[in-house]
Amino acid sequence: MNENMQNQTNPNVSVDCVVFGFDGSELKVLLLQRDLRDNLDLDDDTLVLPGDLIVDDEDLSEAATRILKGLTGLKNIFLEQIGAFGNPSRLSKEKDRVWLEAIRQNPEARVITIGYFALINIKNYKIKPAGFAKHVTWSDYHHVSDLGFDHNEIVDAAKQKLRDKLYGEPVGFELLPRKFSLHQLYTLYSEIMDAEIDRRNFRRRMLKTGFLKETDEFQEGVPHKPAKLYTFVKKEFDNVSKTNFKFY
Amino acid sequence: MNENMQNQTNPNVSVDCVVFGFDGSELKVLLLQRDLRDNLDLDDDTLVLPGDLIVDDEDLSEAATRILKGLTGLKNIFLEQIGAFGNPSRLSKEKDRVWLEAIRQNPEARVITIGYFALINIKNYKIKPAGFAKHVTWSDYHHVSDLGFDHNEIVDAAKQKLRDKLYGEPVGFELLPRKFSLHQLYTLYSEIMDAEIDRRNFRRRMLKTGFLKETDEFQEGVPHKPAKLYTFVKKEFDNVSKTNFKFY
DNA sequence: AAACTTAGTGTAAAATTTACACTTTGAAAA
DNA sequence: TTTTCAAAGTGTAAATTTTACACTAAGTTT
Repeated sequence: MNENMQNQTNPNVSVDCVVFGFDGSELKVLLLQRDLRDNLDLDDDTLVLPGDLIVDDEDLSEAATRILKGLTGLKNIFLEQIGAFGNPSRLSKEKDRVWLEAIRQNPEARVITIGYFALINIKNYKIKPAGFAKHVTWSDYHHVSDLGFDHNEIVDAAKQKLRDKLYGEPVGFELLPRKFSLHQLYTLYSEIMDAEIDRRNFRRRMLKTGFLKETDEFQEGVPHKPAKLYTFVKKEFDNVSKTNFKFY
Repeated sequence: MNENMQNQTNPNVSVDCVVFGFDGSELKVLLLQRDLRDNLDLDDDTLVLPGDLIVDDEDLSEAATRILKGLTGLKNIFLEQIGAFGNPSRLSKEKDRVWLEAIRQNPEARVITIGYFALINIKNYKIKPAGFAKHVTWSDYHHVSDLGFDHNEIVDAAKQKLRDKLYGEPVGFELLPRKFSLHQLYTLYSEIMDAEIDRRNFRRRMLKTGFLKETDEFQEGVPHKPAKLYTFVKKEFDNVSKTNFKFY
């Protein structure tokens, strides 16, 4: 490896992150309003995903971690690749071009981006916009507005991936507080699946999996019967499944 | 878009294709033996996946199609993205470096690759090695040898993707002849899943899905009771599933 | 005609999934 | 202090799906 290639930004590959957050009752997507700084006269209120070019000596997931931290302050979060997005015209909307010309050394370059998604419990993190991020907003999961670049496509792919994962893995726990009620879990799953699920059957199924452990604590300060709180026991999971062979 | 960027090879992004083939009884993976041409004195018998750098004005899937056709002659085949592979040292094995230095304009460049996988019925295609492909071989699905670059990792990811897809889609039909016996389908599924499946239950389940249509034809030239042949009816599929909510 | 090979078939028991409504508990309001 | 409100928590019966399992049928070869 050539030494002077190290630490150099690669003009052709970027990473974009779809961060899903749950605040205990609603599922959200993290978006940035981009900031032009030196071009403050330009009125650009476009929302985008956190993302940037990669550096030549870092792995893709490292890039995702670095970029997310640099733009939002988020660190130590679960990240998983969605896939690559490489439509040749993905950067060609007029507003996006203006923005790229203002901030990129090589704004004409073909850039393919690798999408990552992350899951967090909103209340556990303090978000600090930095870099080109003027503001950070949590958008409604079900109604994401028009984003810059091809970022709506990336969000849609992330949602699909999240749904797919939920069939085989207890992924939802990344989004919940350490101790949570079954109602919160139910709400979360309903939102991700965007479907009505039978409450009693859901509860039974979840308890049967064996990766929920009940605590002796209860909800506090709620104007109704307080719910028992559970924690997630990761190690129990490996025992489950591996059996059903339902395929087409 | 700058005109003189068009049709230019992008030094930082490649595509690699994992082609799974089925010959009626065994599942295989298509591999190339790479050819150094001007450096024929070098003894390089490394096997690799078909792959190459992308061109700046083509989409990723177009690149996969073009590259696969250019190296193997295969065209009009089903391709689906696996994901991006971007380990910074993915090109740093000694033999791989020698090869890159012989054929690449910019052999030092950081290259991330986008994996694609394809499914074909081996007997329906005539493969013609071209470009840097000296030979094409069909490797056993279960025993893929040490490949160049990070191609074993890409093959493993492709196998996983194939298995995952099989749970939700009748993807196996791309691998079979238009008319096939249930035994062939059974063999194929057993190989993909690498598991023993109950023959009778498999048959019942498959027939119940409604996307198999029986023909009035039978196997010919076999030294035993000839099996009825079926075709796959694509349109029937959309009706199926969408129901079960089995998640964790 | 016998032997061989794979095709093709059915059922009963077990497990899972589904649909469905009332009681409990604690806080807040009356 | 009683009533009201809101969500927590609970069980069952019917339907469906899954599983385990072994013999007969049909055509070819010997």
